[in-house]
Formats: sequence, C-alpha cells, structure tokens
Amino acid sequence: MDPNPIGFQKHDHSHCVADAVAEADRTCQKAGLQLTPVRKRALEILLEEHRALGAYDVLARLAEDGFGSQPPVAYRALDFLTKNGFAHKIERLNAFIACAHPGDIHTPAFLICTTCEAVAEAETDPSHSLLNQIADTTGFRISRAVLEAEGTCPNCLANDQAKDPK
Amino acid sequence: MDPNPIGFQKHDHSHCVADAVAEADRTCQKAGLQLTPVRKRALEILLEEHRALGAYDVLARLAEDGFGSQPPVAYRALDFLTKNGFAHKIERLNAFIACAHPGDIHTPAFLICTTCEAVAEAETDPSHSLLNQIADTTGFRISRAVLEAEGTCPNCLANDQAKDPK
DNA sequence: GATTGATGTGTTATGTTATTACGTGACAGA
DNA sequence: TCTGTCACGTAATAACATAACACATCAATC
Repeated sequence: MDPNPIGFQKHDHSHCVADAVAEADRTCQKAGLQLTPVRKRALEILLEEHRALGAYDVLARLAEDGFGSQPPVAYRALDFLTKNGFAHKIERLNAFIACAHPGDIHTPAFLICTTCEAVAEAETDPSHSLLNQIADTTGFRISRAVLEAEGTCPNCLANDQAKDPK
Repeated sequence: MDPNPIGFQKHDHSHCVADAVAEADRTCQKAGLQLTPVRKRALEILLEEHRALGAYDVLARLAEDGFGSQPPVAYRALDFLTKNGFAHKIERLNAFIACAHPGDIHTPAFLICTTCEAVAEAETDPSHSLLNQIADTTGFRISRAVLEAEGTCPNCLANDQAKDPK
C-alpha cells in the first residue's frame, strides 16, 4: 500500500500533465500502441484535474478542440486509456480519472472526497488485499477489482473543523 | 471476513426468500420503518435471484404486480432498501442485490461472476480493511466503501475446465 | 370533526450515461 | 490491387436516474 497517495497534496500541475503525457507516449511506443491525437487529448483532459470527469465532460472538451462530438468518440478514447492503464473508471461516479501510477500493474484504490470532489489514487498490495483473501477461500478467480471509498479528505476535514469547531 | 459468502452454493431458495422477508418485517417493525407493499415486493424480487437486478428489471416486475410503472417507483423502493440495509447497489453493474447479512452493520464485499452473473456477498472486517488502512495513513475519513471484484466463480471455473481442459 | 404536516405512491417529463450500428479513411501485408 | 485491421466519425437508441408535481393516507393537533 502506498502511504502517500497523490491527489490531496499540492504539486506543480503543468509539469505533472506534461510529464505524464510524455511517459504515456513512451509507453505506447514500446508497447506498439497508438496514442492518437484524440486519445492523447483525452488523457490530457483527465490529467488537468485531480477529480473524475464524466465521459460527456471529456466529450465536450474534445469537441471544443475539433474532435468528434458524439458519445462514442469519448467512450472509445476512454476505453483505450483505461484498458491500457492510463486511466481508471471510478464506478461510484460513473466517471474517469487519469492514472496516478501508469506503467505499474496495480490494483488501485480510490479515495473520493464528497466535499471537494478530489479523487486520490492509492496503490495496493494485491496479495494482501481483502478481496484476494476472500477469493482464495472461496475459489473465486478475480479478473478486476473495484476499491473505492467515499468520504472527506484531510483538507476538507480541516476546513470543516475550522468553520464548525465542536 | 466471512470465509463462506453465500451466493455460490446451493440452498433452499423458497425458504431463503420467505425468511429474509420475515426478518425484514421484524426489523422494520422494531426500527419504526414502513415495509410497505411496494418495498416488500421489491425486496422479494431481489431475493428471488442471486444476481444483481437493474432498477428497470425490478420496475418491470413491480408493474406486473400492479404497482406503478414509472422509474421513480422502483428507485424509491430500492432507495429505501439500500438505505436501511436490506439491499446493496453493485456499482460496477448499476444494479441491485438483496443483502445477504441484513441487520448487521457491515462493509460488504462482492464477488461478481462475469460468466453466470451470480453475485456473492462476503462480510469484511472493517478494521482490517485495506481502505481503512489507507484512510488512516492519509487522514481521509471514509463514509462509504465500495469493494467489488469481477471474475469467475468456482462453479463456472469448474465448468470451463471440464469443457476446455488445458 | 377539521386542519395540518409528514410520509408514501403515482405520474409526466427530463436529464445523464452508455452502446449499437453503420460508413469512411489510413495503412500494412498478401 | 486487394484485403484485413484499426481508428475515427455520425446517427440513433438504449439504459440508468432524477426533478417536479398531484394525490392519498394517517397521526397529531386545534
């Protein structure tokens, strides 16, 4: 488990977008995947926020940039990104977020702040995970796991207490 | 963690429906909740399957039984059931399933078989959960957790191997 | 007994998320 | 050149979900 999930800390954002795109470029190169303009732009759009964006939000921005304006345009790009580990779908929100640890094979866990909408991604140790233990004891073979927690992030927690101290 | 999540084993189904409804009745009685006809029927509908049903599936069956035929009818009943612990929403499927451990306060984990569509609910030990560990180290306060695994259940795994032995 | 408020059910209409189906252009290999 | 595959575009529709309003019931109060 990653004790320092990004998402709730400050950081240099323009860098983090550019770096991530560059890395995605390299990864696709190596893997023989095509990071086409729509796909790259979709990734950038996701990277520009540390919250999850709905497919139609992404679609709207893609359309602004001259890409197609119909749902499949966004869904296909998002599909590519999620299949290849550049983004994740947050099931609870029916929305998408750029992967914070691309390249690694991982079972991500997400912390969703219901106040500020930030979403943090934490890496998990698959072998110790609860779901794997359950799967082992029952003989179930997991192909994909969804780990998502809704709640209040440290920042919003602090703000709440500042406003409404008990 | 429950080493024996129900859902993948055989059992007496008519009993399990009737018993669960009776228990829900008692629980509502105690808690001052109204298990009205629509709500009770919705619960029965969910209990009749060990898989998750979409709201519109539930709606169709409610309508057959003379209840309203518009989406809010189903969503309100499902809302009541989920809020009060008689059912859960499976986020991955946008679908609902009767709770296998009603009454207990618990953080359920679900195993979703993509072959036969069965969904098993396992109880988890909240204090040991991965998400809680992450939350502790980051200062995030969890209000709700989603733990869902997709994969192949033991039964389907056995069938697969019988058909296609490697 | 009438009034009021809370709760539950029903309806219409609409909003949001996701997919199916079909057509086209680009490009690699036979 | 032909063919298969992949990516992209569009139209249409399916699937999931909620807002807003009307009406009924029932308990508490006047």
